[in-house]
Amino acid sequence: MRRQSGATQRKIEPIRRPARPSDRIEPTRVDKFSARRIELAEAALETLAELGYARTSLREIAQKSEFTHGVLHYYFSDKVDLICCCVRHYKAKCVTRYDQITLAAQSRDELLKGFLEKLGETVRDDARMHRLWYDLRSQSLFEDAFRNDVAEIDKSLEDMVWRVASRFASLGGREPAVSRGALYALFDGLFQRCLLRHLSGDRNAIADLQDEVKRLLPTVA
Amino acid sequence: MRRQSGATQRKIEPIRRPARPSDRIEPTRVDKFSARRIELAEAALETLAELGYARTSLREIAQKSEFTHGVLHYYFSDKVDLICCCVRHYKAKCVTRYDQITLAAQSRDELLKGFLEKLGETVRDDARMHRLWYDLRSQSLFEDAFRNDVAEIDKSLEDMVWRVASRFASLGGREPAVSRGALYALFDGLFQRCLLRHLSGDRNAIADLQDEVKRLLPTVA
DNA sequence: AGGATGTCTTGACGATCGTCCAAAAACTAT
DNA sequence: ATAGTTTTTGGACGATCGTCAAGACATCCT
Repeated sequence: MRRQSGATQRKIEPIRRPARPSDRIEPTRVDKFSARRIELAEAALETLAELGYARTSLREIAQKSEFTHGVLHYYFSDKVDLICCCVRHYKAKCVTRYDQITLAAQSRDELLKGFLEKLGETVRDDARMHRLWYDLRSQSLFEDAFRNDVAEIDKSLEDMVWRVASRFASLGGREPAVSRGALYALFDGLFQRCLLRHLSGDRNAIADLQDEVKRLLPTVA
Repeated sequence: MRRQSGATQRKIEPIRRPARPSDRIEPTRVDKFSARRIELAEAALETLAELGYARTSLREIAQKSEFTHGVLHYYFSDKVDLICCCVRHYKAKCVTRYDQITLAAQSRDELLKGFLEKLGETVRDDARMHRLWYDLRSQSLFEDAFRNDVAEIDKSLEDMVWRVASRFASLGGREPAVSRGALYALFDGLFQRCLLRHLSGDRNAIADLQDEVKRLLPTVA
């Protein structure tokens, strides 16, 4: 049995990358490995965003990448491992979306304007990826393998909304009038609704969301 | 070809029941047919609520019913037709959940108390069915065959929330302070979050939701 | 009773799924 | 160039999917 190679040993450990025994000897090796993992995860995200979790197969994912389907089991222990990696990778790209605007804004009006603009842009350009988020979050209601990662992202998104709102409040010398949870629930609900309308072809969806937020934000922060 | 039977003709028309050529001749026939459709749809809902859309197969649905898998194609043209029937049937059972309380309550406190109680009961007892709703709503972001029915249910739920809130407001001689859409978004977001926590085993999820609603409702209505 | 019609079972079909493995290819180090 | 390791390929596997059709069973009419 010669399949006991180094890569196979790595593959056995799907959850967390094992602590490198010595950082100095082979930094490129493990980096290369996890770099390809991320590369494949991104291809997977693309496919998931297009087809949804229920209709996405490993072969379809591989077809969207520049590899064949066999390689997925070289880098991931199974499908759940792959999807989890996707979810974690997705997170990093999303949660800082409004930070630049939040930090740069010098007035309530400026922050509101920038936020609304980015909000609309987000729905317009990344609708497919966002529907995937809602899909995966729903999956986590059934598959507990996703729950931790999903809950973590949800928390990050809550923080993201809170940063915007509390900054908006402080620019008016105030503090937010509702809890973090309620604030996130409100914006998430509005966003989700807008997304559904937008994907259904409703051309007023984005503008309506912006109007709603414009009206709401000053009352809660 | 003798497969041109009456039932087969019915099966061809999956979307809407064809107008009966004469209401008097065979009222029991079509009722029986659609009664079984509903019976099967309910078995399907049970399976969907347990496994989620992605993992539910027709054979599994049939196994949960008292029939075999073949019968599903006798009553439904295909899987999408079945799921759509499920979604529509699900709707009817949900949207009147708080109406009795809303109508019976004679004071803000009484309404609040009854609403909170029913809310907790809903999460506690029907968590599986509710996660299915979020699952199917997410599916509608990908599969446009579900969009109309999902949007319709969403609207009904919005109305349901609005009835509670506006009744609560009027009992205080006021009117709701926010729009229907925002109100629904808020409650739906809170509910969804509570559901995820509850299914993850968080024993404070329901109480936290109730606290949040208790704090929030008087500020919005 | 017997034939027609409606309902249900059963088994089969092609397709596709996740997974696995042996071998080819690419890469490294000597 | 050679040997050893890592990476990738592509086909095979068993299972399961949605769909379909032939026939068995049930029900009803005259």
